[in-house]
Amino acid sequence: MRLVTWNVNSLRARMPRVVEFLEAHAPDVLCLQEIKCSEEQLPHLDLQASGYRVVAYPGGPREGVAVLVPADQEVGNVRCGLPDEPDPGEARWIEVEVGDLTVGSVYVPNGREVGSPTYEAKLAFLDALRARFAELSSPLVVAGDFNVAPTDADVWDPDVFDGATHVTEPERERFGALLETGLVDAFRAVEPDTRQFTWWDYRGGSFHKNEGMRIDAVLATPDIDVGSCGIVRDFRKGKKPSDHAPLLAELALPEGANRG
DNA sequence: ATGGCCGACTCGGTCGGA
Repeated sequence: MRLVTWNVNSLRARMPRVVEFLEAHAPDVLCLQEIKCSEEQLPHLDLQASGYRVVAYPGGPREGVAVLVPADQEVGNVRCGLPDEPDPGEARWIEVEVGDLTVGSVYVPNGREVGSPTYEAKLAFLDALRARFAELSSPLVVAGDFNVAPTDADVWDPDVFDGATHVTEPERERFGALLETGLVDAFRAVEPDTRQFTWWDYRGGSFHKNEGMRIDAVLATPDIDVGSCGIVRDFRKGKKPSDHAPLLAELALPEGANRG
């Protein structure tokens, strides 16, 4: 199956690119973050016209997560929000069952400034995320914007980010703790040595200079075979792109899972 | 020269993003 995660930085602003993506890549599951819209603003009809249904946890003007599946795909056991997350009003986690696969779409807080209350909340959110992983059964995929560059190989210049959020040891320890629950960072599993990014700042021609970070990820339980996992850079180009590129994984579920 | 871009909210200028 083809599973994609994409921080779209406003679903309303990004709909033309989302529709283009659905037509070009026909994902079986598309996890979205930063949809930035209310329940009433969800573009159900436009997505339906592209053959997809959206299951969303809409939030305030800055968050919101969703999962898109083909319109004929059943979706079960939708759950929004993490037990014990620090700011339950922020829409940063949705989990659904697609066949026998459990899928989570996550938008980890940015953290803003090291040592700030929002930074502490980011760490607490990552702790709550790990706790939820331990409760979910495999096969499981959690995909989204983790707002952590796991190692120095995931930033274009470690010196630029020295002491900044996304690269601090407490953040990296917590990302590592997510993997210690048994999940595999799909991109790193198939691309152990490359330096590639999923996010580039809009400013200063960062994308053109390839000054980015790898902060989006697909994490999968080890019973799932990762055939490939790659960054769809074309969708960071062109008209009104998000500042994140989609991350696309081809996954083979274990025997008996998600038949049909 | 220490910002450059973008979107939401709202209709001018902040705030947040990473």
